[in-house]
Amino acid sequence: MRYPVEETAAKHERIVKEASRLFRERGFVNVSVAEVMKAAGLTHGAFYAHFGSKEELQAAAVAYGQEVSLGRLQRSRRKKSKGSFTDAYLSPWHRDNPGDGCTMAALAQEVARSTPELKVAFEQGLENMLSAEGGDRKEAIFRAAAMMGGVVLARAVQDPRLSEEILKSVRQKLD
Amino acid sequence: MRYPVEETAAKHERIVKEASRLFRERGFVNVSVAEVMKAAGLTHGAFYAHFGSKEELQAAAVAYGQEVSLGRLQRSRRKKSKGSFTDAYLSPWHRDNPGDGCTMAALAQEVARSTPELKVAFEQGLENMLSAEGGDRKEAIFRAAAMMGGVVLARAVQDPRLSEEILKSVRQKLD
DNA sequence: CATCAAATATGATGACCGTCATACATGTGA
DNA sequence: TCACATGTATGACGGTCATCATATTTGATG
Repeated sequence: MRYPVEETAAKHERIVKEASRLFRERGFVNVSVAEVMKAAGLTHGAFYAHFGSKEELQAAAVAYGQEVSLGRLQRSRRKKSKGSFTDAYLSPWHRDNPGDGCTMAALAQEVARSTPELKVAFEQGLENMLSAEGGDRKEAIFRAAAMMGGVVLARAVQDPRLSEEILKSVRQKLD
Repeated sequence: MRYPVEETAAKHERIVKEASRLFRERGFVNVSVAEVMKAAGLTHGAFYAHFGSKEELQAAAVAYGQEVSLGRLQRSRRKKSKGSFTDAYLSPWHRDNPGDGCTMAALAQEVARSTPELKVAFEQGLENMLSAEGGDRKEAIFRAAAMMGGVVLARAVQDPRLSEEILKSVRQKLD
C-alpha cells in the first residue's frame, strides 16, 4: 500500500526511537532488526524501505539519542542550578534505566569498535554537549569523562553498596 | 589422548589469555568460541573439556585481565612517580591497543548487561585496584571513573584531534 | 477514474555460532 | 604391560539473524 506521507514519517521516527531505546538497553548486537520493527508495530520486512542496513539504523539511533541528551542538558542549564544535571546523571535511576539514559554511557564501547559513520554521530553529539556546557572546554571534557565513567562503573559491579559508593564519590568530587 | 598435566594447564591458560585479548579487542559477542580456540592453537571441539560454557570463559577472561591490570598498577606504584600510570593509561597507545589494555575500558558496558558472575569478576578486580591505590578511597574511585571514561570517549570519537584533546584534558585535570 | 509507485507483510536464504555427539589417540595408574 | 580416563579433532544440530524476493494493498498523480 502507498501510505500517507505523514504516517510514514511518523513510523520512521518510531523505528529510530524504539531502536535507540532497545540499543541502549541491550547493545547493538543483542537487538535484532525484527525486534526493533516489532517494537515499532511493524514486521521485519518493512525495515529496508526505511533504512539501507542495520548499521544505518544504528547511526540514526545514536544521533537521536545524543540529541535527546543534548536537549536535557540545555533545559537543565536554563532552569536550575548547575549541579542538578550532574546529580541526575549520577543517580541510581539513571544507572538502572539505560534505555532512557545517556547514549554514551550505554553504547560508547560498541561505537568504539564500529564504523566511522557511527563514531561521527557519536562525536557530533559529544561536541554539541560540550558547546552547550560552555565555560572551560577542558573542564567540560573532564566532567563528561568522569560522569560517563562513573555510571558505566556503577552499572558493571554487582554489589549495590559499591555501586552507590561509586555514584556518590563521583558526584562529590565533581562539586 | 590423555595429555600431560602441565601441558593441559598451559593450554587452559593460553585459552584464557587469547580470549582476554580477543574479547578486549572486539567484545564478547563478536568473538566466537572457535576463534578463541584457534588463537590458542586448538580446534573448537576441545573447548568444552576446559570450560562449561562461553560465559564461563568470559568470566575467566575478565578475572585474568583484571589481574594483569592490577599487576601493572602495583609495579607502577612501586617504582615510579604517581603520575606515570595515569599518563600511560591516558595515552594514545592504550587507546589504540585495547587488546593489551584495561579490561574495564574495553568491556565494562558489556559486563553491565551480563550475568552476576561476570559482574563479580569485574568488581573484584576493581576493588583490588582501589586497595592497591591506597589513600583516599573516594579519590581513587573518582580517578578510576575519570580515567576509564577518558579512554572510552577517546576511542569512540572519529576525529583524532578531538581524541587527543580528550586524553590530554583528563590527564591535566587529574594532576 | 486508471495507473503507478511506495510501504508493508510473508517467507526464504545463506551465514554464523554455541553446544554436543562421537571417535580417536595416548599418558597414567595398577 | 594393559585397561582406562582424558584431552582433542571432526562433524553435526538447532537456533538466530541480516538481508532480500515477491506479492499485495492503496494513497497519490494525471
